[in-house]
Amino acid sequence: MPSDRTRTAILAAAERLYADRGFGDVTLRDIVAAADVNLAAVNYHFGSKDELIAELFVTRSLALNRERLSELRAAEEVRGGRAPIEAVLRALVGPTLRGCLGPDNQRSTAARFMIRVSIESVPPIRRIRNREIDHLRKFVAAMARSLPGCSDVELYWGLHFALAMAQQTVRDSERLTKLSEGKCDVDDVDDIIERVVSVAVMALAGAWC
Amino acid sequence: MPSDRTRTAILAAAERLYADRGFGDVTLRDIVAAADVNLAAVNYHFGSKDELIAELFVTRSLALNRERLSELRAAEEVRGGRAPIEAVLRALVGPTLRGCLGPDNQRSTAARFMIRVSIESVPPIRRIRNREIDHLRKFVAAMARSLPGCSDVELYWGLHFALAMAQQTVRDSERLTKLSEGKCDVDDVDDIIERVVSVAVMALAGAWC
DNA sequence: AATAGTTTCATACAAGTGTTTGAATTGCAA
DNA sequence: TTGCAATTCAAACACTTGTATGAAACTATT
Repeated sequence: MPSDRTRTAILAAAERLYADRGFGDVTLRDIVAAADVNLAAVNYHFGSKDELIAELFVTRSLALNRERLSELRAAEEVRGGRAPIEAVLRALVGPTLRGCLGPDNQRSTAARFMIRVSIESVPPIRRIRNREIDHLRKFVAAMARSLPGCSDVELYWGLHFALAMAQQTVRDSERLTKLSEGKCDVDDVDDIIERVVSVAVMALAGAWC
Repeated sequence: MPSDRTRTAILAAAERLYADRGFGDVTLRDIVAAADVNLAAVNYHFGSKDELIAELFVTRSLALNRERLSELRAAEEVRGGRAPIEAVLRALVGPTLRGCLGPDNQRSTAARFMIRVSIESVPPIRRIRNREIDHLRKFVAAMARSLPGCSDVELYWGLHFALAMAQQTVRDSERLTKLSEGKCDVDDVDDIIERVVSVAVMALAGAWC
């Protein structure tokens, strides 16, 4: 039953356009043109523009969280519930960095869309975004298992800084490239992940955990 | 000659509204209502909405750069051109953090406006923003003076991560507060500055400069 | 083949946007 | 005071936005 061909076409076009150009200057007419469907189709299938955005967001949000958690679980299984802190942080920042950086052809629209969300934070999304906190708490817990002596406050700051470095590297990779005249290779994703993780680990260790 | 009372009222109102609510959902009518002037005044005094935003940005941008550089120069004068790396980084991230965090009454609209700029990056601003690179290069140079043996690439990454942590802390201070249930005090600006600076220093040192 | 339910389509609508206009008002020099 | 330029103002303009409508086309069950 290809009855929802239109639905998926809209979702795909919207995600790509939002990821590329942001929520601010993408209109419904842009989306339906890219999806090659009628203007009224969006309201027919999703109810409203905001509900379309919300559906896009919850779908991708769940997928990202699942990917992070599966990486985390894989790392913890190796040593029976106590992964090295590096592995925990890699599970946290890896999926986003891998999806947003690197050669064009392997960047995922989904990851770029999520970054856009974190940049613009449009009303329909802001209402849902609270669940992110619960998700991050799982990582704080995993970090606590890795570093039993570390105080909560330092764990929070460590996680916060790790996310900050990852996110900002994606957001401002262009500036970093220009500033360094290409000497900082933002396409070497593995190197970036290791940099972010190792700095975050130093932050945690340096705080006398 | 209070002939440009209207001009400055518009600038002040626009800066405050943009800082509070972002470029996306602040209209000219909001601005003129807050400034208590006529709608046509914006176009009369600035030519267009975009030129108003641009003027706001260049003014604040120059002021921020000046503040950073004066802190830097003050730090370098103490030891004749070779400030400790901590002082250089403090001059880089201090002004923004001090202006954006801390008790409400001492947050500057100007700093919050600049953060908004860094978040939303609206077209009229994107065209000007290249000059930022030149400004940051001065800090790379100062960092190189502080750490003569350090390679350029590591300096770029260190500066990038320092800015990332500072900026993201301002952007997402609310999330950090919620996540930590208030245990991370985002009003203690000096503590935050020291955290950011010390992590950045560890990043530079850990890279075997 | 006929019908009922679903989906598509062209079109229109109401609301909001930045900008323009031309007349009214103001401030100041002669 | 008079005259002239600068400024203010209400109103309207042209355009874009998301949404609603009702007829047409399609799909699948009977």
